[in-house]
Amino acid sequence: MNLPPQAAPNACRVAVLVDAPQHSGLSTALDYLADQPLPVGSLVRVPLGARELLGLVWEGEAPLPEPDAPPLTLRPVSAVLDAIPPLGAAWRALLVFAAGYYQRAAGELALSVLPPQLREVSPAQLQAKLKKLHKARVTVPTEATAPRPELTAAQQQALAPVLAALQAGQAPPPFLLWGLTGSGKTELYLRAAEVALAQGRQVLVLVPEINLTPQLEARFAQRFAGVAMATLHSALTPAQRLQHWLAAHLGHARLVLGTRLAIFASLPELGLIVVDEEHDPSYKQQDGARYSARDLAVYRARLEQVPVVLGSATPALESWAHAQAGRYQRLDLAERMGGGALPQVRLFDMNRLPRQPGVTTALSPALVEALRLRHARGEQSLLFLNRRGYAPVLHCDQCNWKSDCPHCSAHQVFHKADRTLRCHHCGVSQRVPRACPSCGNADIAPLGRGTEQLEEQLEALLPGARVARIDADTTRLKGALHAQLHAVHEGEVDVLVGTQMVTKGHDFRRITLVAAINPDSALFSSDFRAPERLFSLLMQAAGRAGRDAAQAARSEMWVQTWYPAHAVYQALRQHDFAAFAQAQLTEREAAGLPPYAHLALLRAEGRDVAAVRAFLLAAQAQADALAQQFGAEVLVYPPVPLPVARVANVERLQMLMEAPQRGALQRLLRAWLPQLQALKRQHRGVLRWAVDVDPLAI
DNA sequence: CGATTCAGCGAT
DNA sequence: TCGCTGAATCGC
Repeated sequence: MNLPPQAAPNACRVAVLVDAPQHSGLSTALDYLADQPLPVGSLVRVPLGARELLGLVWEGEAPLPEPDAPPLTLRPVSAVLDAIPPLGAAWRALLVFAAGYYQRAAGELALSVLPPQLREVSPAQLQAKLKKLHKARVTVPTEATAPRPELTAAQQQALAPVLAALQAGQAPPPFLLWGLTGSGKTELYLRAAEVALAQGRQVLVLVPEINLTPQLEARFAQRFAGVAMATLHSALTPAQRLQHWLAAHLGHARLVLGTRLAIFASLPELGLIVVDEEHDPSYKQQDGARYSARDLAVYRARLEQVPVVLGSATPALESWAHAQAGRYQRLDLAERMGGGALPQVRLFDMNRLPRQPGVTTALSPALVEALRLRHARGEQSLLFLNRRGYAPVLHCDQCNWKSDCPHCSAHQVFHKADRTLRCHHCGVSQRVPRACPSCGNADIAPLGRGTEQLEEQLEALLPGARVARIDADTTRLKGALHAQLHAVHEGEVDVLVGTQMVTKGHDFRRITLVAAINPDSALFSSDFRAPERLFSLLMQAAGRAGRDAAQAARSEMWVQTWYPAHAVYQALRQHDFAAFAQAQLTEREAAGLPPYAHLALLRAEGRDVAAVRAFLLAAQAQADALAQQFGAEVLVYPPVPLPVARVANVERLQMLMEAPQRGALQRLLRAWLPQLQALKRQHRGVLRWAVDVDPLAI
């Protein structure tokens, strides 16, 4: 070891991961001096340049003798956060895998999944937090545990293999719990959790959205009175997030509930992982390290030899294919609790409406009539339109001006409530012009419709009905969503209008009619996953109706469409996910798409399209050369602009890589990324680039 | 990433 | 000649 002469005689060298992106050239651990050996996984504070930052002690490389090199003067570790135990081997293994698989520096990933506040605390502050945590620990609520409902025969059958796996204490294949909305999946999660908790293990439950944590939290809290729970999601305050993370890490919290970032929670006694709504796209992180929390859950479960349950009414086709191949074990919950039927799906053919030039309504007369009928009967209806605002664009029919965003290749959306034009991509907002900015025509008109307009039309068409709207605009304020959902539950709303926000998980008891107003646009998306997503969205929306068994029989789901014969709608009409999945998988196999091929994207951004394209073309040449060199079957497609090519005056292009084998793609990426870093330096116009492994949309 | 350094042109 | 601004470079 080359130690500076003034070093203490027993000083030793420790490798430390710090937060530095891979293109910084500091992608591996840095070496520091410590007074004594520090256990791997310890959190430390280290100096780097003029800063002091949080670091994670890592497996050090063998010390190099470097006989002739000038003696490397290592800087000492500034502080050791030894009040908390080091991060465990399983957690570190998960991190190593994720960093390698998603092509990020381990330090960057580690620091991005640890609670942000850890970066700022001194050992003394951490000590204080721990004291507070220990105090809070004795005040776990201890109301009586809610009685467990009897399991149906189907539930018992589905649960048995999970319980067997928990008892056996070894790694079973992942379970894919395929259960309709309202079929009692949550009860199975509760039963499995009960067993794991009784075994003295920790349980991790992932949900796709923050909005869904409170209700699930309430369900678990009711059942497991006296069991310490912690939630982990990005809406927590920094202090809360650190407290909850610490509670999990110290083993105080036995039940951890959270969104995708919770997959990286430190859980020293993990015994079970549940991923609810496993098909949900929110499980894929969309910036920074683009990991899939669902896929990492499967990896982590295998690593730690614990069962993992993936639950969904419409599983991701990847998961479905795994189950068919026998790699996952499928558990079916085919019937709704209490014998409730799924709503009858009615496809309303918009072509049958008489064409009235100039007059457009999103609402067919038949639908309005159906809404009127529900209202008269005192039942609730839900209208689903996946587009917020009043109209997606303003238009001048004299000069053909459109409300284009000056900074993005997208239209500015007309919001009538506050008379603004807003770009949903870059966020710019301006007042609605009184006349056409291009030709002065005073008669500029909204084109198409969003939820605001739908709400307005419903109020006009259904006098006396109480119409409410739930979308990102009406729920901006904290607690607003909860208050609005409460109003629906209390029967203060007759017709609810909403974006996909309302289709997820909320248990509306009195809704007997769900209508999708204009879902067709998803059919023509260039994204190969669009049909899968649409099916799942509509199935989920359908699941909002008839959750009360007494009303289930007369519950309906309406789909207004110009393409009633489309396979997605036909499968939906039959409630036949299995047939739909099979058809989609057949198409995917023929087209060489996931799960039959593995994809990665290289995205690049810059002010100038040509510069970005030149970079990607040079990158393509590099990749092709590497593929040749490895003899790897990796196909690199030419760069193309993203569907929204320009956002906030930045041009965005991407390039697709496709390989029949995961390993081939991984090897190529590993060899390629360092070359790309060098390449970027030669291409000045490129602001940023990033690799997305297993992208959701291409 | 963020702190520091250095090149380049504009004002005094 | 001083001085501000943006690109390049380093950091164990």
